[in-house]
Amino acid sequence: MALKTKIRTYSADSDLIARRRQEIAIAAFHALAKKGFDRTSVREIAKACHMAQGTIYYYIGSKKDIFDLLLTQAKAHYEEFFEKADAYFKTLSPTQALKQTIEDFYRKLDERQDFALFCYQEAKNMSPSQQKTLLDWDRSVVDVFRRLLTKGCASGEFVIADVTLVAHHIVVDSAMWAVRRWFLREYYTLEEYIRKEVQFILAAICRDGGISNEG
Amino acid sequence: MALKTKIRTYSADSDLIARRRQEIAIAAFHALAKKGFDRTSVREIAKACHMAQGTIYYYIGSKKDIFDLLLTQAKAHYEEFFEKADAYFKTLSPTQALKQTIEDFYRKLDERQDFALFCYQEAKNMSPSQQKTLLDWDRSVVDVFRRLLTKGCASGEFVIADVTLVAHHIVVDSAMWAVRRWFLREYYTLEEYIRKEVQFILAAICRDGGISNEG
Amino acid sequence: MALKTKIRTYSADSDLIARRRQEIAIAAFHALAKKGFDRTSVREIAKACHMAQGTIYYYIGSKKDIFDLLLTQAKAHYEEFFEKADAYFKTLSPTQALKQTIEDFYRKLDERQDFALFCYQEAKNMSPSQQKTLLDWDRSVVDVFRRLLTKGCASGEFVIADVTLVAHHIVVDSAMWAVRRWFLREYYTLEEYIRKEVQFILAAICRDGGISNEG
Amino acid sequence: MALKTKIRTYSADSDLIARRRQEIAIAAFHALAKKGFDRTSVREIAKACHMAQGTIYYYIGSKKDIFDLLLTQAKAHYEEFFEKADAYFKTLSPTQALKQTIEDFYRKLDERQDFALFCYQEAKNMSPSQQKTLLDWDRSVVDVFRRLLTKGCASGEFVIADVTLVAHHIVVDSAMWAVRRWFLREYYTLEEYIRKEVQFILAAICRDGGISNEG
DNA sequence: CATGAATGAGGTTTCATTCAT
DNA sequence: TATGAATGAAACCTCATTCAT
Repeated sequence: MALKTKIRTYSADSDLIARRRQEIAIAAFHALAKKGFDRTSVREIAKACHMAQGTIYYYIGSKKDIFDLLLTQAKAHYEEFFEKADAYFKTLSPTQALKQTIEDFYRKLDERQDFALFCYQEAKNMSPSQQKTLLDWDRSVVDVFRRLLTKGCASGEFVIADVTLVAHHIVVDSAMWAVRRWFLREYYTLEEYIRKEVQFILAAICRDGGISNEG
Repeated sequence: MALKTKIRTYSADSDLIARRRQEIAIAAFHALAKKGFDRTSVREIAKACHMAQGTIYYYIGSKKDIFDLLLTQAKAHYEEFFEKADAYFKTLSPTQALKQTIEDFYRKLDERQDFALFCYQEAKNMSPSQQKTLLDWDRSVVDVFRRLLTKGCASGEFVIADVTLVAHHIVVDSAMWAVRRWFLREYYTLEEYIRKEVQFILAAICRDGGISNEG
Repeated sequence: MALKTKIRTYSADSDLIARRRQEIAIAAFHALAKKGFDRTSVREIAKACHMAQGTIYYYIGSKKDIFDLLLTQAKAHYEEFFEKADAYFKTLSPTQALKQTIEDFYRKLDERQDFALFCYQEAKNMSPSQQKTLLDWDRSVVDVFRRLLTKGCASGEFVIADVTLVAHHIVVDSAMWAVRRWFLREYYTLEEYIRKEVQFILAAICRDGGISNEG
Repeated sequence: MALKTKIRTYSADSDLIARRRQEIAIAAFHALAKKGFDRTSVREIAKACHMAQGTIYYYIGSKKDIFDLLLTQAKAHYEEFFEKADAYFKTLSPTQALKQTIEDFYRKLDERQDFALFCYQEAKNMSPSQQKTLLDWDRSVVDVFRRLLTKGCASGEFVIADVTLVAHHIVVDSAMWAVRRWFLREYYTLEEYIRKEVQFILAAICRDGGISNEG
């Protein structure tokens, strides 16, 4: 799932480029998250990066390449999640693995909730290849949960009419935490939300309504 | 829930204005949905409205007032839903009312799924008062489901740990139909999706896992 | 030899467009001739046209479309020459026709000598299609002279080893008047230059060295 | 005819500087010829010189000083021509000397035809002192031919109404080989072109129409 | 001597808005 | 009312030049 797009550069020092691009990804997002991509000028982005307007073009070819920097960074952020999810799948019971995986994913997402929101809002403004990157990533996450649910059904722990749909629900509900924070944050902490979400999902898919896993 | 915002206008004939604004709302959205608000010029919007660029300014004070026109129109679209939901609440059993209300809401949303998506993407670009309009509307919808779920819990039909959260889930899952159509449309028709969604929700909240309501 | 390129416009009033473009062609060239295409900003061009920077983009799609306006105008300027050259060819003796055609062409070129020079300098900066327009026009002029020289050879008035080359010489020498004015203008008026040029060419191609045509 | 312009430099080792400047002149022109002076960035020029962007500024004070390097180099290229032309003048008959001098000059120009073209196109972008260098050089060449033609008239071999004008014609026609190569190269080799040019000039200026020199 | 990252002025172009008609 | 030409601010981007290393 590596980003293949080559971004134009004036430098040959790939170490510096990597470092600066990371800096840009962080600082630029800070600026972009506030007003959105189109309403944030390159001048503002550069200022947020403590660079002159021209300097940023040393490391990107055009404004929209910034999307690529952000996506690359995001991918790195979730790498750990995919590894741990795989470990849970192999070592835990489906129910326990599902609980752990949801917890991990929701916490990871919470750490970058602004970015999650940003992607929902800006996907339309991305290039086709950037959109594909996003969709591929999404599919990967859904697949993690689908595999887990399928295993649980096979073992008889879960009873699910449509595994794929439930997997999507789990992912969508994580986005809900970012998209609806205007409401949720008033009433729940992240950990509370996770607990309730796990409860809700298990209630829907466990043979016993998830009762045996409460508490 | 009438729009409080007074849009500047040069016209005195308020009937004509109302009519024209409705026309604009429809045609403008056609143009806006493709590329988003910021990337659609007033020239393009005017052309979609079959108007001269200057003419549109008789009906709006500035480009961002178009959001108001869209929101007004959207509210009108859902008026029927609120009326019928109220009727279901009064005449049907909680389970039946929930099924009917979900069906009605999802269908209504499907008719304006582009607009739902548009709101998710553009909310950040709206004025505070426009955002409030959007949130108020959202709260109203959540409340419809909350009232229903609460009643069902009282009657013993539902067993729900957190009524508000489930209400949000129902609303979010409707948005899922719009936001994830890139995936869902490949596998489901609207009616199939609604059926599975009802099934999923009932499985989570019904004492008997929704079994008595299947089919 | 019509320019086929369609230039983007925001207006539908083709009369106004034609009028404004002609104005732009005249005023823009005034600005462009001084410093060349690349060193004249659109801001300067617009000012020379008594327009705001943005206004000029109502009538052109990009800065380089200005080349097209200039070429169109130049073409119109030489139309009369082609007509008269044709008349000379049909009614006069080759020697007389050649004298008249050279006179007419050199005078026409003199009226637009800045533009001739401009084309020599800017051809490289033009688009391929613009360059083709220029070359096609050049070929047409060469052909006018080639046809005349060929006729003169057939009638025995001229003795020419390579008709095409002489035709090119005649055209190049007209450019010489524009390109070398820093020198020529010091010593010759246009009419003197034309007289001497005719003399020089006739000396090179007439059986009697052009003696019978002197004076 | 040494360059008067003092180019700012940070270096004291004037030998190295001279060497490097020559290298730059060659390599830089390679880059400049393609797109012209204004459309070739210092970055591109430096790359063509296998130098870092900053290094080139040890040898020039600003981008436009590159014109000086090119002019210096070009003058060196033609030095041999001036020497041989002088020898021809002193040892050969005017007609033979003219033939030889034209041949030598056209061949020299052919070797740097891209540069000749470049000068026509970029003269306007040069500084006044650079333009003067160019004009002085041009005048020197014209003078070479003027002296020769004058001698031939005195000896009775040539009959020329205006010696200066014919000298200019000879020079302009050499440029024609560079400027009109899009056409000429299709039909002539350099040597053919030279032969025909000599023939054409002699036909125009020799008492016998150049017949005695053909073959 | 040599490097190349950094700068910011200035280039072209777009676009929301106004206003004479 | 309706029009659409005109405006100029501000957007993205390039590039000659400098300077710390």
